[in-house]
Amino acid sequence: MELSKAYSHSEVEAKWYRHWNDLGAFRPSDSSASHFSMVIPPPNVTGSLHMGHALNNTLQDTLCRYKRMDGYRVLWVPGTDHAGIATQNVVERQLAEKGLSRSQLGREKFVQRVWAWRMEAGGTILHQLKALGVSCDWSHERFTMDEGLSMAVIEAFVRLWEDGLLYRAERLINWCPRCKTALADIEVVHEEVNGHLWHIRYPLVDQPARGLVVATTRPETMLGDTAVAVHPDDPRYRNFIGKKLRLPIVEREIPVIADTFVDQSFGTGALKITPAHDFNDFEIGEKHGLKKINIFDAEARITPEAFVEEAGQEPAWLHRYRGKQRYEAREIIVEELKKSGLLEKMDGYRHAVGKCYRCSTPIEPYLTPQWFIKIKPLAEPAIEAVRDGRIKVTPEGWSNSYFAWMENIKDWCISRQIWWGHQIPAWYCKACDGGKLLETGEGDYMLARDARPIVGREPPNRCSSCGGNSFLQDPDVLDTWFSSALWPFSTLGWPKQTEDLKRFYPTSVLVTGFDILFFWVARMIMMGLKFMADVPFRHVYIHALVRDQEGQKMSKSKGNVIDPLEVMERYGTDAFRFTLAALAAMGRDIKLAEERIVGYQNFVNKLWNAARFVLMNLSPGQRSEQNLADSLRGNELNLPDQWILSRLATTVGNAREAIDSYRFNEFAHHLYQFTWHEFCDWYIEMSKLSLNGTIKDDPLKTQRVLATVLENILLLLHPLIPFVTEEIWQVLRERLGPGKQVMPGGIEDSTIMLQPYPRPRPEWMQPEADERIGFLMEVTRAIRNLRAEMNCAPSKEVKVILFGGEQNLAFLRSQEPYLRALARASSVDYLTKGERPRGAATAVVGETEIYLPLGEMINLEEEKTRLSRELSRAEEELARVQRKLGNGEFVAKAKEEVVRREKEKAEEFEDKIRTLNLSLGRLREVEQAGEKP
RNA sequence: AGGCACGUAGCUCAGUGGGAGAGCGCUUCCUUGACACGGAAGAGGUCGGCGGUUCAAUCCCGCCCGUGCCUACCA
Repeated sequence: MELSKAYSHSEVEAKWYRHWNDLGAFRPSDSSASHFSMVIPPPNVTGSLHMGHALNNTLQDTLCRYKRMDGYRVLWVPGTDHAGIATQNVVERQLAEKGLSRSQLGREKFVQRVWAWRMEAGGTILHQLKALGVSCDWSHERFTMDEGLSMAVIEAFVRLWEDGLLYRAERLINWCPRCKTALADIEVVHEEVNGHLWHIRYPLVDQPARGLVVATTRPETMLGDTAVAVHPDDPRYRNFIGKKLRLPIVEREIPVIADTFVDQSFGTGALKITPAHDFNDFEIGEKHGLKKINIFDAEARITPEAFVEEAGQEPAWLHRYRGKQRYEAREIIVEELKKSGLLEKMDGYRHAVGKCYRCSTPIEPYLTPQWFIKIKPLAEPAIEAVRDGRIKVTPEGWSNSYFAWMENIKDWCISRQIWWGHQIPAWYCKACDGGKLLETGEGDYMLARDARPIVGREPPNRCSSCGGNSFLQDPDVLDTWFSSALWPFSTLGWPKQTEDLKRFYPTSVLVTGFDILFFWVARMIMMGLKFMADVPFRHVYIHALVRDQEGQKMSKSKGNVIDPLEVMERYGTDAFRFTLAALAAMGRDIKLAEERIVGYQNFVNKLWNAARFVLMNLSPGQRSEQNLADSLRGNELNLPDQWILSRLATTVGNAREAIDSYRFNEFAHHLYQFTWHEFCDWYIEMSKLSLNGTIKDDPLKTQRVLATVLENILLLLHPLIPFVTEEIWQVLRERLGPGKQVMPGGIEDSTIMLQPYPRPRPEWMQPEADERIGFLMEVTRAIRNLRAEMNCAPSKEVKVILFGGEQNLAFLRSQEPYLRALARASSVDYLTKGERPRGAATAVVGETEIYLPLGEMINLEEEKTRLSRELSRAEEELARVQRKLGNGEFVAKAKEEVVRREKEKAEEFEDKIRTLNLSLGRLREVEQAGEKP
């Protein structure tokens, strides 16, 4: 098989993904080796692949592939969650297009409809993940609404109930009037908006001419006001405490109460209290025994019930408000207050408004019976698990956010008034509680707060109080995050004690973004400890968010979204994955610009071409490692061979260290650097001399070194760029012949995926070779530099004259063919003493002086300028070093090694200055003599 | 309001208590038998500002300015 001149990803990726899948390479091996397991953060079943998923899964896949190659028994569980509200919204929108609503369909038919949608369209994102190359075990794919996982949800719910950690209560909760459901506190996103602060006068009942002025951002809620609070120490209002006010419009008499919660300096210092529609007011109301008047229905429209109940009949003013949306009602109220002269003023005011995280509708605090988890008893052990290191969070800084949140955690509202999800396993006796049923909309109902739930794994047979046998299931479903919290063990079979569960729980690591630290990570830890009595994962690696190149969060509305699928199509999945990993520095967001991807596409191509070079120079039948071992024994390796193997050994160590500590960017960087700037730039160039017979060397040995290093590069890079490495490896393997079969008849030898990951080879480390080649490279660069400065065409060969110490010169002489080839020198002279050439371009490397007698090509003025610049640089450096060395305290207190280095530096710079001065002197002589150099 | 990050080359970002780095971009030169998705060389930085600790600070500490994020009940 021949490789084409440029790498073409489009022909390669699908082929190898299928190959891996067909081989069963994604499944855990049968070995008894150590286990490594991960669960995927389940993407939303309605979702499609975005940059966040791409990053998240690239990192996970890199880890999995690395661990698998490194001999672990790897399980990576894929799947999706049912995304209750989001999915229900999607299907409701589809129904709406046909003019249908879910209440028209009824609960059962609607849920069937959602299942149909899920079967048809719900798996998109998993297919997209395959394009990314993820090596999940698809035979383990799970969905939070699967039978097994649903059983886990019921089991968890019932156990929490039995342990007294669940309760049902009427509380003020966050209500989305569009989704018509309760939300948990963290499902509310706070957004700054430009609003107003209205100042409204509430007259005293006794003296209507006097009154209190309250300040509010939500005048419409005044319909539900049951008090006005002032600070007990506020001298302005002390006399009002205990007096009655007449609430405008409603005419309700409400008391002025004293509470230290009130901030005297804010607004007017008088706070209207609406216990049924504001969280603070609710608490104050509880404290002072105030009535809670609910003025809204489930869609946040003004509803008459409370007013009718209060007045015994519908009050006259109500018709103007009845059925009006909150913001319409606000306008009417403001208008009405203006007319009656009670609106004192209206200021512009910027404040935060809570919105639904699914649909951005402003949240309404709403008084309804809901299910809550008593969270403190669960949070405490979960805090402890992170504090005592049973769970390690990387980067560590996130553990502070975790502690802060967990320590102030509030009970978790887990009931949702939607239909798509796990219906709560609680029933109510129709005989006892049938009268407590409240219709809340077509097909929707709610049970009053004092209804008595019977919780169980199965519907009850008989009511324990009345003996009745007719029951009604609680209509609510559970928060999707409730089932997600069980994911690390429900996917492994819990509550059944399966083999998977025994083997793979706790999972090794969880890789996720910080945005779901509270939604998910914290809750998994709590549930894992509760039900499995062990942490759900040993490590949490938290990665950044992907933003656009301006650092903005990508969003459809901003139009700055980069579609990962398009990127993969255009630049190749490998280039894309490499880019994400290379940018994934810890604790920093990723600003993704397409140029970066192009850069790494070039890297993939560079690797491809390096492979082409190795392959086109490879005689068949070499099994690289084995024969290389022979070469090493035979001491046949020349200096560049030793050097590249030494660098390889170092790189293996660096790469492993980086990935073992989740430093993906360093992992990528080390491999990039070694592949391109050591292997390609230097070793391949040097190897050409052996291959083409310029130097006397065994070309077969050089081929083996080339093949060995290439194979190692492929293995090292495979976790990051799986496709191109497989493509090359397959050709290489075909050329080299079969390697050692790990298992006779096993699949290991038919994919790079299952090759052992390179291990550090201390015996390949050659510090001396590193140093020597380093010196050779420096001299080479110096000569190239001179040539470029002198505008000496690369095609033109030049003579090189070296002055220096005997040892260095002897070494350079021994490597002369390389020097000549790399620096394009026609000849090299080695002199330890004597007259330096006049009018030659000069450079200094350590104690070695380099002269290029370029004759006519040298522009005296330019060369003088250049040398002067070099000289002044060297002088500045020397001055700085001498200042240090002249400082007695530095010499006395700094580490010995540091002082020694500074002294060496001083000598080097002195040498350099001396040489440069001599060169400049010679140039001036030439100039004065008017000689042609 | 509190908390946490961040501010380093034109851009995007690594990094470190003792000689400032990468990728891209830019300039000059080069189609040399792996690669022009390439090669060689180069220019470019008071490491946000001001103080402090230290023999030594881009790095540690404090304050300030700027940016971003998270959390929060100031109507």
